[in-house]
Amino acid sequence: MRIATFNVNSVRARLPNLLEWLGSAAPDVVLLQEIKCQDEQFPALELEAAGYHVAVHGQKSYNGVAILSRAAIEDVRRGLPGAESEGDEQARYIEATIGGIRVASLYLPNGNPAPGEKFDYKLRWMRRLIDHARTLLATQTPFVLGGDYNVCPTDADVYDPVNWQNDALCRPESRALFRELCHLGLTEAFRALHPEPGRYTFWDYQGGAWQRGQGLRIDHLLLSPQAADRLVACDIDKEPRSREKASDHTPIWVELS
DNA sequence: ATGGTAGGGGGCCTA
Repeated sequence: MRIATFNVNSVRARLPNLLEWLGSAAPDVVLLQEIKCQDEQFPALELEAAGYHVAVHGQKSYNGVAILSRAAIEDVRRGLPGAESEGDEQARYIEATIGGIRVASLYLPNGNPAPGEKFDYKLRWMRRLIDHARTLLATQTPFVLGGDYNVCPTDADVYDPVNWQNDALCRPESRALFRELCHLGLTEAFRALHPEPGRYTFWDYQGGAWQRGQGLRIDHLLLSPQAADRLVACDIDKEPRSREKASDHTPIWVELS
């Protein structure tokens, strides 16, 4: 089973590109972020016509996550635990079961500027994610937490680490919580299979970042032990970023046996 | 020091 994650930066603006990529890459499951629309605006008919079931957790204007799957989607959860008590109304998390695997599409807060309220929200959100991952691990079932983490785990994941060291994506606090999440027993699939630095999933629209190769690796797939046992391959698909009307992110995928 | 780009929505905010 091939599971991909793709921050599309508006699913409606990206629909032609997304449909073309689905046709060529043919993933079994796609975790979408930044769909930037409400549930009723999600292009479900077009994606169902392409052969996918859909589960959506949308929001007006900002954020929004979704799951596409060739097989049936069951037991959908929308939002991280603690959303109510935190007063968190941002649509950044959706989780469901597909073929016996629990999959989540997450859009972690950017957190800039740091320090500040937005950075505090990012760190709180990461702690909630860690708590939830602990709960999922206790089930001892295979699961995949994929999405836009808005964290460059190490300097090898940044084109210019010195200039980015105080950015919320690279700050020590962000990296420490990302490590804490991994150290619960999760496998960061790309880095587990690819030691080389300079492999990115995001290139800013500004300043010709794509053409200059100035990227960041911020989209990740974290596997539970039972999923990691089935890890066959993982890679970044750079092709969609080269297109006209591209998202500023490109997909990354894992193949599980 | 500034503005560079893209998207949504509505006359700025987020990234």
